Amino acid sequence: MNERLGRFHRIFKEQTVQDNRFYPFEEIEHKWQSRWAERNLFKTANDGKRPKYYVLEMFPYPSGRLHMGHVRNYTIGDAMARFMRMKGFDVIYPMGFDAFGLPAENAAIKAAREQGIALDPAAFTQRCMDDMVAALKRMGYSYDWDRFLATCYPEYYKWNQLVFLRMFEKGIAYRKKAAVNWCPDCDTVLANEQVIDGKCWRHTETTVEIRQLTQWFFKITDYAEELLNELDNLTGWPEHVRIMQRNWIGRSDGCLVNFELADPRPGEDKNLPIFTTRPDTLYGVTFMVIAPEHPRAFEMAKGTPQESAVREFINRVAIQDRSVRTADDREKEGVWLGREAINPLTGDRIKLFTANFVLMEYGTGCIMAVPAHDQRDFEFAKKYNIPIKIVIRPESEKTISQQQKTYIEEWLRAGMPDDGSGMKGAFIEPGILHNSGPFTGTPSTEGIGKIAQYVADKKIGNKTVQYKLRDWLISRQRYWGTPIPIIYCEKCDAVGEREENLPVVLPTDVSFDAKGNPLRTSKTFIDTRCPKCGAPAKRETDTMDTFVDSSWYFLRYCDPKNTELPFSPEAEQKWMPVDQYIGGVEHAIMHLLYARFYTKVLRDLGFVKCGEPFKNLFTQGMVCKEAPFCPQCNTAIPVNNLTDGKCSRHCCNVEMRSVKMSKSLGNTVDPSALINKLGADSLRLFILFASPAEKELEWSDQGVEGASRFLNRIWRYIMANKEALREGKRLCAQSPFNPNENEAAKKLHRMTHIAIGRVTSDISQRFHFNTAIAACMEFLNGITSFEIKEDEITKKAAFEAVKTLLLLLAPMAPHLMEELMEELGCEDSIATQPWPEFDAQAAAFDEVDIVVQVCGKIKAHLMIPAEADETFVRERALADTRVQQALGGKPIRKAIYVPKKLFNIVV
RNA sequence: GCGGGUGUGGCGGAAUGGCAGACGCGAUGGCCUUAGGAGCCAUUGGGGAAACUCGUGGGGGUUCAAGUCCCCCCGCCCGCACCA
Repeated sequence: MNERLGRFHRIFKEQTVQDNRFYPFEEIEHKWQSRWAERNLFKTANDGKRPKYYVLEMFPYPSGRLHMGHVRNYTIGDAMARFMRMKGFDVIYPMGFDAFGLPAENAAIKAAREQGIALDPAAFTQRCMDDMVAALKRMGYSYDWDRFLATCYPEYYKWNQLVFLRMFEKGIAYRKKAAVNWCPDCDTVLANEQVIDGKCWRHTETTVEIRQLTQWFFKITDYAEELLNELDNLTGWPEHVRIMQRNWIGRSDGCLVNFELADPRPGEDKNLPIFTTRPDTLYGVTFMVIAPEHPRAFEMAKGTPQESAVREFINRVAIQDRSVRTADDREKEGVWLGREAINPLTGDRIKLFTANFVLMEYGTGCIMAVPAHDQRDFEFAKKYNIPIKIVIRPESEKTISQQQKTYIEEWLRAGMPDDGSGMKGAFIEPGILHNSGPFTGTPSTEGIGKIAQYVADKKIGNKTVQYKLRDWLISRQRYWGTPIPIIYCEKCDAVGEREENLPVVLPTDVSFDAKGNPLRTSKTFIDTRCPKCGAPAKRETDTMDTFVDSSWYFLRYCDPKNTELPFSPEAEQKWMPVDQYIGGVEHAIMHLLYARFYTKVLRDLGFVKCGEPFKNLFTQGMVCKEAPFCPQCNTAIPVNNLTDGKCSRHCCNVEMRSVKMSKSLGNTVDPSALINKLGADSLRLFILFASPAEKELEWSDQGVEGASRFLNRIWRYIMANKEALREGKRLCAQSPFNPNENEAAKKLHRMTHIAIGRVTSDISQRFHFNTAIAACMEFLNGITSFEIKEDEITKKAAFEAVKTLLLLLAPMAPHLMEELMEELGCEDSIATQPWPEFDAQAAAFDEVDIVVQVCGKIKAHLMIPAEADETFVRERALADTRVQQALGGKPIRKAIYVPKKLFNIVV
């Protein structure tokens, strides 16, 4: 009985679902995706008559599955591309894959080690790409698939190699010895992102070492100044991204000063150059510090009683992982080298230390230390009993900040003794120079320039600029990347491969079973001949960082099939720069900085004209969903780390918090399941509606259903009124629609233009699809409450409104809008139709609602003709009984009239 | 520590200095139904019977008028972090 009832319900439900709830999205979406493909509708138009517009999304790594973050990114881009096409631009909107990288190689290693089978990263990657392309197509994105590229194809990475060779010739690509992360178990270098808490990602017990290795670098520091300066012109970029880049480049103006080693040994270099931004404190230098990994640190200590202490210290500290060494609670420690130096301005002898807080990579790897006026130096001096020497005194108590005061209160009370006694911290603020030879009495802010000049005049230093930015290490001891086209010859050293021999193709005869770089196991790859002298030689087995691949793919899209050049100058000049780049803020520094750098290099090599690749940048927010959050771990935790609903580690209660969707937390939602359930249009619409595009998006299953309901309401309305609407279309074709013939039609016409105005400005000025969709929802409510009668005028009005609604929603929910447009009897694809023109007059109200306030409190609403003047409004307002009551006969002191909005009476 | 962002109903979020809470979700009541996880209608910030009143993280200020502008403080999020 129950079973029969259940079956009955099911059958019935299916029917009603079809009739009532869901429009046939599957059928419709499939139909239009096929049509777009058949007609190659989104092939980049290039008649040259219309302005170009380049929409680009950050291309994905082919993981094989599309996740919600992709969907959000690409839905924003697609809506923009479709909108701009309708606005009359020649839109170029390409897609491809950032296809080199570790996961494919790791899959091959895993297959080889665990199952003993061979897995080809190329085939593996290709399968993943095929799956993702299918998923992208199911979302209905309007890419020009003819421009598809994948960075792992030799026809793409060939150009990485060509550009590398040209950079090599100009010295922009070079080799140097550098400190890198090294895993002794893997027998290879690791990328920074592969080091987790100082351990290897593959061997969680293995501490990563720092090793000195010879690696390939790109000389991005040569471009530091330009990369910094041009940021000011990138007004189409979010301010916070520009700030991040500025900080990353980290320009600081200062001066190089040469200190000299006291009692130099025969043949020993006595120069000890330092960099400082505070030449005004030079008279206060009481010691110096050299970085432990500085090659001279141990050299100088040799033969002194300190030698063994220094050796012990360097061995311990120089090997430490950077994350350990620079942890925020890291105490400063160091050791005297047993040597002294001379302060060039005072002639004082000062001790020379090595210490963990001085970095080899910045400045000269050696510093002057002024404990009185630098907090770090102060801490170190206190710990090791080094003298403090005051050379700046505060101008007056008033000029000292509250924070600074807490450190130096006692010192001030003691009358500012020169040895800094009483100081709890350094005095780092501006003041008056003290004990500074001829500069005593000068304001320290002026002293900076004056002493720098003095030092320069005495030829012991000069003004310079330092950057935090370091050269880009591009070597990777990995298989799945672009081979670096270099050949090592015993006689000729590192020689570039001949350009006509490019690409240097990745060999397939490699073993993923062995340790180290699989490329080294190839029997065909390594041995070759020197391009210069013809002697037997060996190929470089390092591959390029995959950020190289993604530093110019937007240029290749302009001319993706070119076999002679990476891209033709004509194509580059036609399409570049990218007008709208869209992606996640996680790429704010690395990718965006590298791409800017690479573009400038290509310009200097004569490949491109443009110097900045991305005119406008939009960073979309993350997609978030609730996950258990442990207050003690202070982080979200995966569901399977819960025991009886409590955090397994702390046994404490968890709260639910919205955090970024991630596979590891298990709070993801699979887009393809949603496409199956509600269709791509519903998913697209929800993701655009749920929040402004730049902000975080809180996932809501009910929200998607809401979006789906809205689309269904449009569909049902049009299906129910199809004949009348088609009739309206015919009538409009016969004679123009004049909304003024009928009050209701005029109202609907006004709503139509209000919607056009709102949607257009929301999309084009602010990327606020959420409010654009809200406007469409309101518009639909207006349409459904409009009564279509048997007369011509209401049918025309309804048709105009409905057609406009479809056009406005076409960028966001394209499949259904296409279908419904066809149902109305329109033959052209909606994607090629012009965006509706906004008519401000039609959108204007004849009568407006004026709020009447007495002392800022609302007392009445008045419907007033829009063109009414203040006198008229005042008269009507004062005639209102509630207003009179509120005034209570008191004299009017003032009245403010905001046309068409408000009238405020002050008594 | 430094830099940036952010804080508005039960929830996501709207508001060129001018009616706070558009639009949606959820909830409540009703209609339609053999049925409802469909659809339609209505209500939905708090307090109050009502007139009214209180409400945009907290405290001051400017203004006829402040979520919005200025000053101080607090919470959360994201970068960077011994950069000499």
